[in-house]
Amino acid sequence: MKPAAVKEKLKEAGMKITPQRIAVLQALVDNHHHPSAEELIKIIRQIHPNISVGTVYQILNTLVSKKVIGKIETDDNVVRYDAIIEKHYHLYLDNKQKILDYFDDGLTEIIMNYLNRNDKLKNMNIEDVNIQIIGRSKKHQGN
Amino acid sequence: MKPAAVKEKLKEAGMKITPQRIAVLQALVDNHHHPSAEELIKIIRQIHPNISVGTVYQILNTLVSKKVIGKIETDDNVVRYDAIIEKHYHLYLDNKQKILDYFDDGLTEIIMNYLNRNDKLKNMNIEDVNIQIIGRSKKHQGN
DNA sequence: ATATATGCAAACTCTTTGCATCGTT
DNA sequence: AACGATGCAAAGAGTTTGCATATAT
Repeated sequence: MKPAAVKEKLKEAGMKITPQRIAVLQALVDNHHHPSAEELIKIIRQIHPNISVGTVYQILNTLVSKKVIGKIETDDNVVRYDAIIEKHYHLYLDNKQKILDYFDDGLTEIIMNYLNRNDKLKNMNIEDVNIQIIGRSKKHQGN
Repeated sequence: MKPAAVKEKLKEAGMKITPQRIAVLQALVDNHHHPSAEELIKIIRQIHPNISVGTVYQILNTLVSKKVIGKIETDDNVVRYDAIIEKHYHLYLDNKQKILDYFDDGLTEIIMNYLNRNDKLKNMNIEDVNIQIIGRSKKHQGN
């Protein structure tokens, strides 16, 4: 993604445009592998060797709170980030080594309809559903 | 749950029966609120004031690896534990302050059938699906 | 000019590890 | 008696915080 577009995203979020923020957001947008903060820092330091860990965390938190980016919770207890904020799910492949995006509004609808008809849940308003699909690639299938 | 039953679970898992292990498992089994390690330590220390943090973590890890208990990943980046290992989902209520169990094999089946028919996923073997249902209690509904 | 972001280091939380001691089988 | 579990303290990740300095608007 072009730097100009990255800047535009920051501007839309009402954030001041700084080189660090551009670098963080750019790194995330260009890496579709749902990097952790640590991975992002490595990537960003290739260009901004002096950026500090605290700054990156702070920028990421700000971006999340402004809904410019998303957070994914994985079960290795490390927070990962996601440049895509449209509703989508994640495929955890091959012992969760690979995390792929999975867009499927139809699935959301089916689940929502099902849940909303469920008497067991009539005491709650369902706001959202998250799904993790765990599996294994069919090619080079180990084990 | 009675201590005898707790011991039985440990025995079935092939674990040595120690007072600490009984205490940890008992505390988890009796607290259906998906406690974190820290919360468990507090509970356990009411009876075993001297149990060490490291021991509790180690016992929890052993229990998880022997599939006596389960782990839940939450997005506060704290691991929570679950005495129930049968397949079930979680309802995150009221800003995720409350986590309730939700059993629904029908839902699992619907999703699995749907996913298995999906061409986009034909390159993977789907092994499991996890769902988090996020919502709000209808009573005392704030905001 | 003002408000806000950054850099840095230190602090904090949660979890793991190493090793001597102790308890279960 | 042998093996494995515990206690303790220290180390280790990952993340947050505080404050002086620098930068964007």
